[in-house]
Amino acid sequence: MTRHVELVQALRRSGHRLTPQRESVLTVMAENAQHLTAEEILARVRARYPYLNKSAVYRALALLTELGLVNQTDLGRGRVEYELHRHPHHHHLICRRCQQMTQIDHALLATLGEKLARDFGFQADLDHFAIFGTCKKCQTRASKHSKRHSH
Amino acid sequence: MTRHVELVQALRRSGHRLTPQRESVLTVMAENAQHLTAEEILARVRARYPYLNKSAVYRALALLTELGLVNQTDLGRGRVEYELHRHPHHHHLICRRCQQMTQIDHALLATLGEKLARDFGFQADLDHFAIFGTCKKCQTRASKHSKRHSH
DNA sequence: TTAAGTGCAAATCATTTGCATGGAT
DNA sequence: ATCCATGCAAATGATTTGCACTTAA
Repeated sequence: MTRHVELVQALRRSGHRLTPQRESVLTVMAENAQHLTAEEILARVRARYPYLNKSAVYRALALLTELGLVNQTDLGRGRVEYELHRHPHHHHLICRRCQQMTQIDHALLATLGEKLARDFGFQADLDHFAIFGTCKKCQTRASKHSKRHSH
Repeated sequence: MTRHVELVQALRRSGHRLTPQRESVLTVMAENAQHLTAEEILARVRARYPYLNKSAVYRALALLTELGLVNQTDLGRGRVEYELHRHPHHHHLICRRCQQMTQIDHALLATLGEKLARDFGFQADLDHFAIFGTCKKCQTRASKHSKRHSH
């Protein structure tokens, strides 16, 4: 059973209608492993299926997120990025200086998740985390030229 | 030396001008331990000092953040919240369901920060983290009534 | 004096919403 | 036949920006 069929079934099982718009969103997301913005999803769907509206994209994404089929992440670019829920989870280190993004795997956050569950009974959504900071390269660069401007 | 004076000095040391607008923003932030939105800061300043504009607040906050005096956090409310940089750091567990916020201390994230530094040379900004998920109460609630609506 | 900073109003821009129409079940 | 979902255009709402004026240093 393909990923696409699984997703369609999950949608139906949840009691929601399978519309061509929703299906086209799923299709495009299944074809693209990387994060997509709502605008990108709209554009890619329209390349093949022109009958899709911006609102429908946002409404579909909200539903799919609610059903746990899609993850939303704010990668610091002023708009949310969407991706099909992946197993195993993955996360990102994002350099505030050069914007470089490094993917890291879930093991690094698993311990934290367990601690929060144990100590607080809090079930953290550690599906798709964005951690901001300074990458190795930029740290070196920063120590050479002082970052601060002094007029 | 008060916190306020320290902040003013840090601003001056960085080569920026101390304007009454910037100072009033700092004053209000020093008086409020909790996070404030730009709009809240504006309102509180204006209560005593009416000569402050929205743009000046945003520009001041951008500068103070750049200088490391202020932390910005997106607590999932559709607007950024600002707070003076604190020692030691603290973080938040935010329940997606009931919006309840629990403050947790930095120790819980320290290990993660060290791991990222060791493994990737990445210096994570773990100053003020927001971790979303489901709180203990809401987990219990969720298992009683199914979360999914089935029309 | 003079570059940096501010005020104002308009612009941005992703996302949301009201309402009439359409279509999946 | 229902009533859930869509299209459209307008609204929202936080944040940003252009530009002329002001002021801290």
